[in-house]
Amino acid sequence: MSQNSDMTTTRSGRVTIRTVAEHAGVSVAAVSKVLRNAYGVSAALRARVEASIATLNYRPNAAARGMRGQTYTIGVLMADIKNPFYPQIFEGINDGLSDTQYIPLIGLGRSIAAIETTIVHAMVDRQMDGIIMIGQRLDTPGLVDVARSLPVVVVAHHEPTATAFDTINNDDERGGTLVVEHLLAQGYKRPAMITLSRSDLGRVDVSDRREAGFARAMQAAGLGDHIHIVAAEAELVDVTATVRALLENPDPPDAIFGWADYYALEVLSAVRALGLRVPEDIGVIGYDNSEPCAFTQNDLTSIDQSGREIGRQAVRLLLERINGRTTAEHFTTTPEVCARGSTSRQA
Amino acid sequence: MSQNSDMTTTRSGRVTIRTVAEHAGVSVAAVSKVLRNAYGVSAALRARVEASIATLNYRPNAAARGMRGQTYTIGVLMADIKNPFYPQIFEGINDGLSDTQYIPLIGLGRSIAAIETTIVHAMVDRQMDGIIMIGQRLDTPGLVDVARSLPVVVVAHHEPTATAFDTINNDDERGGTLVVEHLLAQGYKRPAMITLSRSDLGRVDVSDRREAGFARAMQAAGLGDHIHIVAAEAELVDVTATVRALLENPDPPDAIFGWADYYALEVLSAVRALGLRVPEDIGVIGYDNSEPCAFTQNDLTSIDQSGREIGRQAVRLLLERINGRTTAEHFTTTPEVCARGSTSRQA
DNA sequence: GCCATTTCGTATAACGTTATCCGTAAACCG
DNA sequence: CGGTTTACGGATAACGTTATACGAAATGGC
Repeated sequence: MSQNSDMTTTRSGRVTIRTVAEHAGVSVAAVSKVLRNAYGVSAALRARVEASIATLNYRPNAAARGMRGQTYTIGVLMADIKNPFYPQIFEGINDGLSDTQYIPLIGLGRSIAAIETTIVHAMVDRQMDGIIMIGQRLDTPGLVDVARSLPVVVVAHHEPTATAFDTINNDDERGGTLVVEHLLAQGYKRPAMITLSRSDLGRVDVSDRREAGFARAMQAAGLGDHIHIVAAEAELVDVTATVRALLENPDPPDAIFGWADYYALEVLSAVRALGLRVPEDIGVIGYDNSEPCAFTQNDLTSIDQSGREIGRQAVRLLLERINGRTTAEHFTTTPEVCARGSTSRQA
Repeated sequence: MSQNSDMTTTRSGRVTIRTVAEHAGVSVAAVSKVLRNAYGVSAALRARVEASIATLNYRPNAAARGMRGQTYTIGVLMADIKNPFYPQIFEGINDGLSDTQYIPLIGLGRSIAAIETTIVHAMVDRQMDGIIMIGQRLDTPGLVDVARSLPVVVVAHHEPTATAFDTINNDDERGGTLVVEHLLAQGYKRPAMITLSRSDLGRVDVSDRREAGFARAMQAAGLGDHIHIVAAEAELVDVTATVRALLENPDPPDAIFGWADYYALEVLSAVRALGLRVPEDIGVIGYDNSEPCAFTQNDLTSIDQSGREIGRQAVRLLLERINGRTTAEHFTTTPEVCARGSTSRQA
């Protein structure tokens, strides 16, 4: 024995890799190899070490791991916690991570670029292995800067030429088109759209694309002279006011497309508060097909963009990058109409 | 100089405390002292170091910090992301943390004890400085076990005798009583309550207390023979079915109290789907006064329990524990009725 | 049977901080 | 002035892992 026996017990209470090594009668290096599934361990040694780990209830210190290797932590930057679409994506992230030893930890950016920067830096400083950003407001230089330090996958941000990070989106332009096609098929003649105000800090290119698709489809349907796309701030009171203004127009719409469900749900609310019936007097359609759409009271038609699948793909791409891929990949899902009562004028 | 000049530049690209020390012409220890606001730095040295930090854009490596000192990370275990009450608490947490260098990171427990255990362990392994648990399902031994490794504050779990951790609650029993008093004052005669099913894994003592307060107030009002408290699973379809069954009773209620807003909102939905008018035919009241209560379409009366204040207090208690307090503190907020249209029968 | 591989296990130098201990110089005190 | 504090700054041993380098033993090829 090269070590004195008085060195064999660790000073602090906590069980460390050293404790395990001594308990199993092997070297620290051997235990580390087992933990990392590294090359050079016999089945017998592996079994012995794993038995010791189990009896001692050992869990590796992730902070210490971070100093040399991985922390097995995935940072998830979420723009806000209230958007009902995000939980769906997170479920997909959990799916993708379920067979791994990675743990996802969420930071809330509150849709403010400065806060998001702080949080993302915090994630980098904590030596996380990668970051998935959902609905973030950072600008491209900021993204590239972060992507220099660790693998980054960005959800809901269109930048197909980016090389420093991967992106995942649904085809938002196609989605905007689907909205118009669905509404017209249901017999509505004058669809309007409520979109995110640009005065809201940072760009949200997702809404831009939906607008483009909406406009293009209107044009194609010969309604080019009746394209009403109005912007509202993300606060719900402003959505209500905007709906009201829209309906008091000389040429009021008979259907309203909210660029995202959390807008559309308030549109629903505002329309009903004005005494109008949905879907008879006016149709309402959202985007994301998030959980509240299915609530009895809402029964909101929405465009499904497979949020859960988006989450799963985000994990796949991130793990690929963690394992060495350096070229960018940009994944797109196909949107589909999920028809419900709020647009069922046909019957 | 005791160090060779070829050692002065760090090998890796990253700026470390060493880089800063060399740039400022001081020792590593001095920089560390500045970072920690430790004793033994003159104003001049501090200024010099801070200047170097700024020009080099240095940020300390939290993983490395965790090996000896703090990580300046607060873990927030959130039971689920869909409960609209939780964002409110989180806002309070942000308030409390805003002037500090602590960063809150959220783990989602999905209301499953095994997952929560995994996440909490992950937080401990990452050397977080403390954990705030919101609506957790862990049992007391599990909580005590975690609290042995780091400071813990538990929100929405009644255990006033706990010594290993702090708790923060509102007076749920009083809240249940307020519900009955409010409904009776509005002219309703037969309130019923829908509560969380016990078959749901883990205990949620919060709902128990609300039930107790509800029952006691009914008793006090001479309605002891008409106490209807029925349980539903957390899935919304089950809430709908339960509401339906309740209303098809021989002695149907004229008001329904959902133990939490996310239940009450679906009660609202289910009641309206049955063709009943709110508040005329039936009153509906929730608990938490979360954001959706105020939406035009919901206009839901609810019991406010100051979620934001709860979050702020949670941070206060946690930081106190981090700074050395070892005795337990149990904080309680007072609930208040926030009356809205869903119970305004008087008019 | 001898040399070249391959397999398996170990020793140990990092990784970037913190906190303790120590030395020096300035300030204070009678 | 001599002696004692006090204030300030630096050297350095941890902290718990990982990953490299290396030695020993087993295996293979002819």
